[in-house]
Amino acid sequence: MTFQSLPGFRDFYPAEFTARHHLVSAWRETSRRYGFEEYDGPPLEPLELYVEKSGDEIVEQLYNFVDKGGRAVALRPEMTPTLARMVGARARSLPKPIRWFSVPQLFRYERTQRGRLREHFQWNVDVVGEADISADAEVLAVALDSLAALGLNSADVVARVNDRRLLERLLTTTVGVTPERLGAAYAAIDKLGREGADRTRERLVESSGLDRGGADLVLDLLALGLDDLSTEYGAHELVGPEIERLWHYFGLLSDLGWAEHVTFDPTIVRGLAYYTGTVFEIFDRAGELRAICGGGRYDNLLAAVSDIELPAVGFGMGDVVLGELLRDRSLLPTSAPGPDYFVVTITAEERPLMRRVARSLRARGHSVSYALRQVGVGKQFKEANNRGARRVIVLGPDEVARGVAVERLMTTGEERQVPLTELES
RNA sequence: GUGGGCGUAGCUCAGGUGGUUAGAGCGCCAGGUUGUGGCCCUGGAGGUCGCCGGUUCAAGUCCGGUCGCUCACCCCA
Repeated sequence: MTFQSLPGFRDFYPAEFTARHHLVSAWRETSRRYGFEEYDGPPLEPLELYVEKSGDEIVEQLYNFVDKGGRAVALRPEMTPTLARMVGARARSLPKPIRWFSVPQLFRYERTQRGRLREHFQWNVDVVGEADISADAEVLAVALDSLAALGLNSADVVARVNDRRLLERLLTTTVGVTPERLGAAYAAIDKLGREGADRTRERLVESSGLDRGGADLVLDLLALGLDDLSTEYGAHELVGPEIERLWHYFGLLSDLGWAEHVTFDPTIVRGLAYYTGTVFEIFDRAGELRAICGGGRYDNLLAAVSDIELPAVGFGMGDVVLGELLRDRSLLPTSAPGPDYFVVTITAEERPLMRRVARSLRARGHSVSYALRQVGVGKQFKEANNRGARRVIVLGPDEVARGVAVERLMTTGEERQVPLTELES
């Protein structure tokens, strides 16, 4: 009987685990540099936690089932509802703004394709309790900085940013979309990049209550840059302030060092229903892959899953698409670093000494390996080499009799004698 | 859920029009080498050719189904 992993689930052999660890380490280290604290929650949650805020359709893509206690449960498809619940439960005692991050394993039940499996690890960073746009800038900055830490700069990736508040004002005041049709308009606009102008125009007419002229007006608006919008609507009583806020946002990001990484893109809407303000997605510049990262402001979600009202902004960055991009650029390690020392014995007589030397070096924090069975010296050196050991300690009868060992640097082959007292203490 | 492509060794892949005992490179193990790795040489292990059925004297090869992988769509973390 043989088995293989379930569809969409991955085995992490040491080579793959090393790559994954490389990503997660960069995420943690970047989180630390920005002053975020790590948290985690349960991988299994009540189904209602997701149905409540996203609608019944999402159940189709959830990894859900009924447990033995008759509870409808789901493997978490995203972290934000869990975060909202956790924060909501203790919101009154937590110092604000809350700066938290997590690296949960998330699950979805859907057919796999490039960049989308049934399971992935996703870095989540959120600021809760601060409505000011500076929180939005901080969150996007930490996302971009993690990519820089992994070797991806502004020539490799770009953050496309938008603000639903601006889009809403433009659509309702200048085009005349009614508030209840906004969601449908967002959905159509979100597809513009994939489906093209003609199909989007059709969708807008079908679903957003617009006539052909109105749909064309929307498409014209979506082609404008932020400075064009300023020229045309900067003085508009309702639209102007939204444009101003975005300019401020770009200014903050520039101060933080990310001016080259960000661009305004009014077609970025994001699929999740709970976003209320800025939204962004980070893409590879070549445009070969799906979004590496997506996020935005969700000021109403906490109220929906707790009795607390707090504004929040955050993002999720998955390991799958990012891993593909880094692999394409040869930016992923393929093997873990080898041991600091590999101890070789010439005869079996030295093996007790070998164990004492290993114990001593390990006690000092070094990583040490050796052949588990006495084999030929050449074979021991082969093993040391295969494991990527940096130094080999050779224990032979002649040297041991003189109270020394030979230490060989594997990169250069250079050897020197070291007193056993130094290795055995 | 819909459609296309692909399933041969641990990995990457060869195996015209069906024909005897299914191969290569890499990797792994052993030896050449009982005081020194990488390079080289020799040998070895490892396959129900994804699975089931059909056609045929004969199927890795043709046909059907199924499972899996993959790409795209739907949708989107």
